[in-house]
Amino acid sequence: MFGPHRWHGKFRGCGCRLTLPRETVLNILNRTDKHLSVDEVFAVVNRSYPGIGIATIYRTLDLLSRMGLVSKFEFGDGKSRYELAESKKGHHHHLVCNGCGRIIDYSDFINKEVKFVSELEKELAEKHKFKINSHQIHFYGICKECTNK
Amino acid sequence: MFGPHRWHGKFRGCGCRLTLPRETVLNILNRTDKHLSVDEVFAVVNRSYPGIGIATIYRTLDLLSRMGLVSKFEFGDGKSRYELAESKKGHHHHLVCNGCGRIIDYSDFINKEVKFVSELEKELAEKHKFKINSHQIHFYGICKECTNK
DNA sequence: CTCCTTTTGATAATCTTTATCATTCTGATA
DNA sequence: TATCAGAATGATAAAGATTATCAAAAGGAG
Ligand SMILES: [Mn+2]
Ligand SMILES: [Mn+2]
Ligand SMILES: [Zn+2]
Ligand SMILES: [Zn+2]
Repeated sequence: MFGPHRWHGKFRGCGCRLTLPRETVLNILNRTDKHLSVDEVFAVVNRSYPGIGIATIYRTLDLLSRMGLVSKFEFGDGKSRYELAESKKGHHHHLVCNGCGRIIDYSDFINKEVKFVSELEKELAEKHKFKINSHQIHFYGICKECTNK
Repeated sequence: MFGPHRWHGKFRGCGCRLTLPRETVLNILNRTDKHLSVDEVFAVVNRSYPGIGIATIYRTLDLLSRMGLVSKFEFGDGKSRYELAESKKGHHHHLVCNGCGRIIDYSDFINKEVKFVSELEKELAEKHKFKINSHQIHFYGICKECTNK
């Protein structure tokens, strides 16, 4: 299912309502290609809907995260960052620059990676009796811009 | 180089001193097999050296982390956690339980993984002109204990 | 010993996130 | 349509973690 209406389904039957704040947050995450923090999401929401409070943004991102619609990351700058789980970017992993904090999404070699990871998941699940739901792969280092500087 | 004296070398020539608080923190991380938070490290230090303040623990862990002696993680419980980088555990990755927060180190299949990751690193470094220094691989899910409950 | 730099402890300040609680909204039901 | 219970919200207080400050202490070179 595509288009911005694909979320209605996920809310049906979970006892939660797809309210204006929730839909607004989803739309914002759907448009951006960045990894937004709570206050960044709040700032954008605030432009269109000054009545929506930041507590709702915290609660919404937490809910969407628990629902699996949104992925939560800690890249090391002290604030949580969020990204739509099934975005146009598709499945990908991250390069994190220790110099400037830049986050680079990559999905090169992703087929090879997905294949490798899913095999690994199967082996780990069996060996440790651990039911794996998701994974994150982060590479840390120095980006192109920080090298030339 | 092995044994608890292997750190002296790293400090020589970096302009930093291997002081009592720093050596104490290193020894604590060397002994434990857990991923300790700042306040957990502080609590242990405090038993033997009540004079050492928590600010020093923050500063020490940050320094050791920047020196590469210690690895810093955010597992999602709101506090940073630290582990000796070259410990007896060897290179490993993590399973993180969303139920109880338990962290499981694994190094099964690590040879296959290291081989795969180092190839991937090479390709990514070239393609994105990104100098990779380290990586983290986390699998999230439900642990054995949380399943039987 | 003297000077200069590094390190430290105490504590204030900042920043992010969570908890509270009264109010509003929604949808189901009669 | 009027009623009601649960869900959601906004404002704000509270909690927690981390960082900033600053004066004092410690270490090392000469
Ligand atoms: Mn991303
Ligand atoms: Mn570990
Ligand atoms: Zn950079
Ligand atoms: Zn568990």
